[in-house]
Amino acid sequence: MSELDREVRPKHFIQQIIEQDLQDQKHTSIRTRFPPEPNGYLHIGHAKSICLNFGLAATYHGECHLRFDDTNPEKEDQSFVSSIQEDVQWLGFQWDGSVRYASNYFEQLHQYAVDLIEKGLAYVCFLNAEETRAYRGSLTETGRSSPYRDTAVADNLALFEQMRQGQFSEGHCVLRAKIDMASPFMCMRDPVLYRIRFAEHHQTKDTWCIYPMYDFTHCISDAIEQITHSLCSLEFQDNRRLYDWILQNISVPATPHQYEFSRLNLEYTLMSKRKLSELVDNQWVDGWDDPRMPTIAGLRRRGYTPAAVRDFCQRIGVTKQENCVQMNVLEACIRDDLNVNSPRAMAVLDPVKVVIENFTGEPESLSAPCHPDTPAMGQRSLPFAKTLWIDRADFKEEANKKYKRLVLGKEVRLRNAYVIQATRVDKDAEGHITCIYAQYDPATLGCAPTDGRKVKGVIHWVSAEHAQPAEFRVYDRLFKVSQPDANTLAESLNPDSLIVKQGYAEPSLVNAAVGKAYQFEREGYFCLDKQGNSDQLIFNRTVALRESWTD
RNA sequence: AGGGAUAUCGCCAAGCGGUAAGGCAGCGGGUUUUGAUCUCGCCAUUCCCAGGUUCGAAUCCUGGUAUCCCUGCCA
Repeated sequence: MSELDREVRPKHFIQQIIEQDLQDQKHTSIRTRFPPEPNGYLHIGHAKSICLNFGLAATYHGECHLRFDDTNPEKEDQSFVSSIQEDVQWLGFQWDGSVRYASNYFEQLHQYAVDLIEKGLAYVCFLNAEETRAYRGSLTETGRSSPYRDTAVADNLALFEQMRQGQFSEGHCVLRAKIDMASPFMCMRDPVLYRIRFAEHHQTKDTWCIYPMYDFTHCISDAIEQITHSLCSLEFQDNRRLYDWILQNISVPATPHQYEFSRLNLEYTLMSKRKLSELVDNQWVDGWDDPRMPTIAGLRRRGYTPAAVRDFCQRIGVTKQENCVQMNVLEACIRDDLNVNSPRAMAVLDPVKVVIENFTGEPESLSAPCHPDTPAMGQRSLPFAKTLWIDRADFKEEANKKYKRLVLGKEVRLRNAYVIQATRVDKDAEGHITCIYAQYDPATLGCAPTDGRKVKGVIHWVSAEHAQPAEFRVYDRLFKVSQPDANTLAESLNPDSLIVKQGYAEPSLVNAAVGKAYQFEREGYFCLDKQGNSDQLIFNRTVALRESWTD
């Protein structure tokens, strides 16, 4: 882990609980787990949970398991179990022991269900889904007992075995816990423990036709793995009563405890797998790893580093408060990382030609530092010649004195090169500038003009004959509104979330590796996209530089 | 009288009875061959509201208010 991970923050409530437990000798060491369901790609909200669980294990010298909560075969897939493992490792974490699956415990889970039946605490219920809902009552009315609630233990045992043997059709019956139909916690009104699904499971194939529900599976899996602190999000607060009830009524080797924290919300994006897949399915984005997506894969392709994502998770904290974090926090994290770690280069995204009329003879090879503050990062060579590209926004025929770039008749510094003065321009029929003519001062390489002239502006450039044509993908927020409404996603999409520009990159960039970050000076941080090739470089803008001027 | 949670700066977030940390954003000054970085300074007499206890309350008590979650054979 890098420097960024070491920043000290006050201890959050879960760390306080753990330290108390350790001090009270409730545990001699801790064990956490990250329990994704393999039904989608991981996003930055998961990163918060991953950093929390693995981070806790690391700071208290405990362990953290990776366990797939794979109890719903119809929605899950092996491809997701693979991508999830990649993403966790990319973030810089390694689970203890082998990858676990709740499905590893199906046999034990089944036995615990039998135990519950034998204790008279579970029964096979033949009410259908609608009837079950009606019998459950409402938030303000108690529920009614299922007519199957008092079936004899021996009958329930036989019926449950028939369920397992595939003798009932899907939906014909379920196994339910016998708890309390009048409980103010809806999840305690005889919750379903097992349902029938003739679906092939990505791990257990066709071994089972009954699958355990989350509430039954999760607590028992935690107990089997001897998890000490089982962390989940706020919406499971009520479910904690069921978590505890199940563990109290069976004989398991440990009693884990569940603690809830608030999930991450980020402005101008979404954090729900369902809504994210809607974006993908409707092709509103390029796929799960579209650089505009808040998925780990999207952030990675965008140019975010694991250290920056970890830093972000550190900065946002862990509490039980509902929250919506501003994008600028995430951006500050990646800028902090890339500012010190990325080499500098020059690229012109919106090119206009400049001809240095008094530059004669062969092109020169200039040398420029890869990082202004870190000489150890070395130098790169920069060809300088008579014809250059600069950015259109860096030239004006006239401007007020706040404008610190090239103005007709005035001087500007070409970054890492000479001072030039604009003398005249060519325009096309519509009046657009097609070429800027300039004079350069050969005595200004690496030093200020000797006569004391002050040149306040500095602009970037590339040599036209040496530069590499390149495509630049400039990204912005995915949605126009800070908290998009799930029902009107299409209307709130930002039409300018991707702007493609064709320009030129300095020649050293032909050797850029996919994903490696560069700072294109005065433009922002960019990395090469996987879609390009040596003929067509494609760069994704990770984030712009902070810009703090007003014209 | 359903239940479970949460309310501290624009956004995160410390604070745990001794007189409001920090980060991001913002605003001013300095340095600068990136309008970046770096650097210096400013940025809650007040903690959802109202009472109460106390020498002393964001922290304790009482009563309100607001917001989120819970009636899948999803997780």
